[in-house]
Amino acid sequence: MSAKPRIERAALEIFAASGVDATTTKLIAARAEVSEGAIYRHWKSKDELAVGLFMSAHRRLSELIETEAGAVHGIDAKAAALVRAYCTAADEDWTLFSFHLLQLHHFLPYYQEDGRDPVTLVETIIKHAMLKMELPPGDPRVIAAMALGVISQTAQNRAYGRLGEDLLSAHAPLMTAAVLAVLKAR
Amino acid sequence: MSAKPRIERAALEIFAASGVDATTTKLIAARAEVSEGAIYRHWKSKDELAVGLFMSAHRRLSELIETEAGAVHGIDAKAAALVRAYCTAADEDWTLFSFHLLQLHHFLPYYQEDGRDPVTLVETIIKHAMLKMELPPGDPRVIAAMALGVISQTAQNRAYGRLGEDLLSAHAPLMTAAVLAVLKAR
DNA sequence: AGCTTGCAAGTAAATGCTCACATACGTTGT
DNA sequence: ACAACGTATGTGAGCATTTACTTGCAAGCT
Repeated sequence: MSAKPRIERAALEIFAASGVDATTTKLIAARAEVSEGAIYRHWKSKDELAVGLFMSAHRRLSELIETEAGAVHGIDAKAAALVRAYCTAADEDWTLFSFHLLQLHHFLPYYQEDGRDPVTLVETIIKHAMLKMELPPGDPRVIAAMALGVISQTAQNRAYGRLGEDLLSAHAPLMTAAVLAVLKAR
Repeated sequence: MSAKPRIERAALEIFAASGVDATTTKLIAARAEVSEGAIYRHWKSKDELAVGLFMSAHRRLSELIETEAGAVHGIDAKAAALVRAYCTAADEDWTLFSFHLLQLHHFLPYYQEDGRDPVTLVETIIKHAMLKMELPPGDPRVIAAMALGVISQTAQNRAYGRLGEDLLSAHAPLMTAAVLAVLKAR
């Protein structure tokens, strides 16, 4: 098998477990069973590899939010669809999404604010629901943060091994109820 | 002024902004306006310094939870007191608490699970409230994660500069309502 | 042949930490 | 009063090691 995907998996796994800075190119190469030089055939630097992996998760999440939220009407249905979609995606590639979740702050300087990142998308959805009177008025940035916190912290605790081995999807109904409760609480 | 507290402040600020691994002892020394060797008069290693700072926040948080929750009765009052106390503490030393929040996963291997860490304490409070029928039954680990997520994600987004310059306390009433909504939602 | 992909052995720079030395300061003996 | 001494604290040049990355070369594929 060619080296590129093996390097990607290996890097992802170590990045997720130990963080980008603590991950050496030697470790990645060893885990992928390639030489260190092979990494530099495909990426200019360790950081470019890390940013690439992060951004692929980031974009996938953005697209997922746009399509799932666009497919249904009403804030209740949107919330349910989004929670469900995130859980499914995370369960399908847990390494990628736990990496995205745990190492987010390492990449904040990188992604440009073009309004298409997950947080801003959710803020927009909430703002529209408020205009349609589906939700009580409030600061969409704070409401979005609280609602997303329900999901991200649950996923984080799962990553920390605090929730057992259940798939994240196992908690989707409960998380949906909690998210809706947050959105409507004042 | 003596070097130790200056080193602690300098280290805290850089750790919070850039992470432990990306922070060099040279940078800490420069910011504290002391020599690099001075650090090693007070700590055995960079990591011991980092762990010490993290643990001081961690312990302070645990004590805060125990005293605040012990001082009032009923889950509603406990939730309000805890949210309020966390916001106040975070506002008083934002550098320390944003460091604690953002770098948590770096220190997970360190702290022993003696049931006195913030998350476990909250889980216990929730469990007792369920036994007293103040809350509907459910997995306390998941409910605690979701409730804490409301607060931690809001604080995190503030740290990322997404919420403006308001103190965290400004959002305490809203967060309290949201936390209670999460606790009671099913 | 020409191009891509991989390897082994480098290299220069940076990092955490040490060590011999300097200075400040309280205590003790006279 | 005051010198002698021990201890705590701070300095900064320097060390061994590690790091990300490079380079010269070879093997496969089209």
